[in-house]
Amino acid sequence: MFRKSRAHYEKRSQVFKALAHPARLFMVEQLAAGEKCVCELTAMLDLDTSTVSKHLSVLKNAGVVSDEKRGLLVYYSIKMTCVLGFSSCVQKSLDEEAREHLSAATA
Amino acid sequence: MFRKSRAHYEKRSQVFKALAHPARLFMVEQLAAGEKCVCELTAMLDLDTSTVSKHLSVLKNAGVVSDEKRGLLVYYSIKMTCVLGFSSCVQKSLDEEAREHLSAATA
DNA sequence: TGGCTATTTGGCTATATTGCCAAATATATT
DNA sequence: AATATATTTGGCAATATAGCCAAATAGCCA
Repeated sequence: MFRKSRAHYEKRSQVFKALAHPARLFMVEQLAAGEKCVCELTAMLDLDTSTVSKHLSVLKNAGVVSDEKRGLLVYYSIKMTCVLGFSSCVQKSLDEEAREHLSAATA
Repeated sequence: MFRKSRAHYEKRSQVFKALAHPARLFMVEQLAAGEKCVCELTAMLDLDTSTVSKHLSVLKNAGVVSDEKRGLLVYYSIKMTCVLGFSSCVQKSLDEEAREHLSAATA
């Protein structure tokens, strides 16, 4: 049942793996507002440029973002636009859970 | 900018990390059809029971599923229902990308 | 209680990921 | 061509993850 379609799940899980890091999630949300170069993202992230570059290539390989070189700069932008909804959905669920814990504690 | 809200991103990325494994993604999709016990999921997955149990606890800690013990069995079910939409969105994007590659090759 | 079944936990090894530094590459400018 | 800047790549050490087995735990039934 799982064996047969494993490759399918493998590929889809790639996308989640790409989002499964705080810095990458942050970058995706920043890119939601529009394309940014590596240097801009690096400035926001307090990480080495090489680290940021590698994170971006993970997102790119998963198909989440795309890149375009213009002059010296490489601009990244969201390609898989539907992932933008994920984070808010997750946030909503986490908030809900937090509220439940709170009311359970107060009760 | 990122430093301040790092904890937030950390928590949200937990959820994606939970989905970032083929077996766990598979389980989530199976649970979409209704609750299942560990033994049912194990039967589908060709993995050791202990491995399946650990995968489920990852999903549970991330808030994606919840569990309920009834007699000897522990039934897991989807808690963060909105994640069910993720997979289809991702699939659609991947299909689109595949189509593009195909037409690019044919052109 | 003792035995049976389902699940979880501990512990181990193999593998993957993260982040830095240094070096390579690419493009623009002088 | 030489220099400067932006980005990527290679390589390393530290840490995290995945899988199995064995052992512990929990609930049922005789």
